[in-house]
Amino acid sequence: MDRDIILKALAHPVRRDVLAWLKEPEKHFTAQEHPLEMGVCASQFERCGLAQSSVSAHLATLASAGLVTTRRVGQWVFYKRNEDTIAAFRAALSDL
Amino acid sequence: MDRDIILKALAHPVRRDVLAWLKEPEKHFTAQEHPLEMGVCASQFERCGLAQSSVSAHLATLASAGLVTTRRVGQWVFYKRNEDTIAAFRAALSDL
DNA sequence: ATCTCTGCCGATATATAGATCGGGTAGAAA
DNA sequence: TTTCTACCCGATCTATATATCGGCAGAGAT
Repeated sequence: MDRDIILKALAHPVRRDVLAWLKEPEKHFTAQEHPLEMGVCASQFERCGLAQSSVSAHLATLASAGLVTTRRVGQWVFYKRNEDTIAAFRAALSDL
Repeated sequence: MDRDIILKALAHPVRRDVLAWLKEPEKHFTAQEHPLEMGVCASQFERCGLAQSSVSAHLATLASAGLVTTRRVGQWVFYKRNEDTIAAFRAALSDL
């Protein structure tokens, strides 16, 4: 849990949107071939309107900050919020 | 439902094994990343000991005879028994 | 004005399951 | 013996989601 890296990751509206959408996947994403319990497929986030390569970069930023977990299944990568890191980050914020 | 094509398809022990295994997938296949309800992933049938290309050909034979259904999900193809065709074939056998 | 940082994009690279191809072999039929 | 068929295999091709690359643009800082 690196607070600085997390803050950088949160310093972009698209990445904050991604985290928000992941709170209630069924509300924000269209049906995918895989059950939502596997996570949300990376391509779903292209709903933000950015190109695939840009979305991929944002997701990588979130993942390397530990804010989301990833699970690769074949050609897909499924994303979930990482509530543990998020909680730890919130706790660390109290040192501000 | 083409009886002749079905008979040809059944004229090989590996293909009959495949149909038998599909009766009880959970008994004959190792865990796969996808739920069994999606069907059994093609590569699972390599347990018969044949090369991937040979297995692929056998599965294609079964599929084109209508004995199994296929569902492609990304890079995978999932197989299930096609009980409808099998029942129709059994019925047609009474004309022998 | 220039430097740096961040983000954007299109293009290309990567990885992988399955399909197809080319060639070889064994058995049955002629 | 020759021919035909079904089968086998390794090698190559295809398709597709995601990752990475190279270049460009705007915002701040100096």
